[in-house]
Amino acid sequence: MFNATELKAKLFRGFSDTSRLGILETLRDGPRTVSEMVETTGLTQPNVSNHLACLRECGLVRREQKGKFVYYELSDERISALMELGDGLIADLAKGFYECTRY
Amino acid sequence: MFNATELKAKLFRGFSDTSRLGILETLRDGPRTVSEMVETTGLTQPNVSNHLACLRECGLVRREQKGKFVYYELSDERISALMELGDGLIADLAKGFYECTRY
DNA sequence: TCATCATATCATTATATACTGATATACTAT
DNA sequence: ATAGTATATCAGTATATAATGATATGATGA
Repeated sequence: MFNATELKAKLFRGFSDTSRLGILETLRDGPRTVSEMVETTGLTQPNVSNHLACLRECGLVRREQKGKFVYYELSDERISALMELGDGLIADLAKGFYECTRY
Repeated sequence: MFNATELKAKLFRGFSDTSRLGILETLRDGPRTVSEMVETTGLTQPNVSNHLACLRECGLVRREQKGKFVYYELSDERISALMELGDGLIADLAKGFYECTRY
C-alpha cells in the first residue's frame, strides 16, 4: 500500500505547511486547547481543527478531551527534535530560501 | 519578508514530496548525476531536474559540473540526520499513516 | 431540557504544486 | 563545425491541498 518513501514524505508533509507548523510550534511549549491554538496561530477555528485532524491521523499529535476543552500535544519527543534540527539548518541555509519559489 | 515559521515550512517542503524525497534518499549514498537519479527514482529527466532546481535553491543540495555530467550531493550532514530521525519516527507511527488522507 | 460554549465536519472555492512533452542549452569528441 | 549526449527550461494541464462560511456534534451548567 505505502512504501517507506511515501510514508516518510507524508510525515514531513506534516511540517511542510505554515499553518500546521505554527500549530506544532505552539505545541512545543506543552499541551494546548484548540481555541488557544486559534489564538496563537491566528488561524480560523475550522482551519485549526482540520489541520489537527490531519496531524492526529498521521500520529504527530495526541488528543485528550477534558470537559468541554480538547487538549492536543506532541505525541513524541522526536517531533520536537525534528523541528530543532530544522532550526539549526535554517540558520545556515537561510539565504538560499529567499529565492526558493519553484514547486 | 519570510518569518522563521515560513522558512522552516519551506525547508520541510523539500522532504514532503515523494519524488524529492526519493532524490534525497538516493543522495544519502553519495553524489549522483541527474541521469543516475532518473534511474534510481524512475522519474522523467525534466521532472528530476525541476526538483533538483528546487532543492538547490532551497540549499538542500549542491551542484557540481564535471564534464557533461552534473553531480549533485547533499549540502549538509543534518539533511541526512533529518531523514534518519524521520525513519525512526515512522517505525513507531506507521500504523497511523495508513489512514492519513486529509490535506 | 435548554442555552451556551468548544470543537468538528462539510461543501465550495481558490490556489499551489507536480507532471508531461517539446525544446533549449551545455559539454565533449570527432 | 557537427553530432551526440547530458541537463535545464518552458508552457500547458491535471491534481492536490488549503481556506472559508455554514452547520453539526459534544460537553457543561442552569
